[in-house]
Amino acid sequence: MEVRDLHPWPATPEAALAIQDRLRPLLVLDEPGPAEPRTVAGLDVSYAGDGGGTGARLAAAAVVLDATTLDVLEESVVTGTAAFPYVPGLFAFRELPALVEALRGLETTPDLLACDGYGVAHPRRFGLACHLGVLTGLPTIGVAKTGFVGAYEPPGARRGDASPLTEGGEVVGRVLRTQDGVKPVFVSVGHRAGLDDACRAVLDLARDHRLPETTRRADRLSRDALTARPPAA
DNA sequence: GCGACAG
DNA sequence: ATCTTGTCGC
Repeated sequence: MEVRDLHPWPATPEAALAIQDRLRPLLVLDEPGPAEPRTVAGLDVSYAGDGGGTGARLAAAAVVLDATTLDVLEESVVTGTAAFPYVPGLFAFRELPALVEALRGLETTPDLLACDGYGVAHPRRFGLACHLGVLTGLPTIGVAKTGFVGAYEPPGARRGDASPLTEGGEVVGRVLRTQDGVKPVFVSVGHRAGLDDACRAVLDLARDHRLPETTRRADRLSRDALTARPPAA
């Protein structure tokens, strides 16, 4: 699929912040849906060694699933290095170049992109899912495994139970229980998506497990790619 | 000032 | 994210 060229990559947190400020106005947050995506791509990155610095070896994967059957339709994986150190709030700058490369390797243009992390539930309302939405123009959502920003009440114990994730009086996402009795996941919209449809999609994708099948597939693919032959002269 | 802090 | 043993459950 096509992905817009990346802006010059920031070398400092200050430069990264400036880019988020510049791109945020391009976000489209008044669209509902996608109501019935036929294809959904899951994105994830795995690392080797070095935990949080720049230059760590990594593998980024994009896996397209049939949203109804959860069958894998297409896979794309690339290896590379971390483009930025891990800084909460600037997480996207670490993985975006590799993820974009993985997306460009897809023949398919998915109806929805499911990212590992947050969308607007972010200190400056511009998490990874938002950034990827602006770069691709596609509807994106963020699904995170742990909390980051916002307050919430624990959702009910059954699959489908949810409670709002709020910050400063506004709802920035939803804490969603995807299976009975498991820890909930944190869903937030990224670009051109509505929270209700986002949660519907996550619930459909998390039919058999706590995490969406998209995330699980991308995680496995990226991890396997890293385990395989490291270099490739 | 002191924690907390997506992956 | 990744480093790690054993252990409980389907």
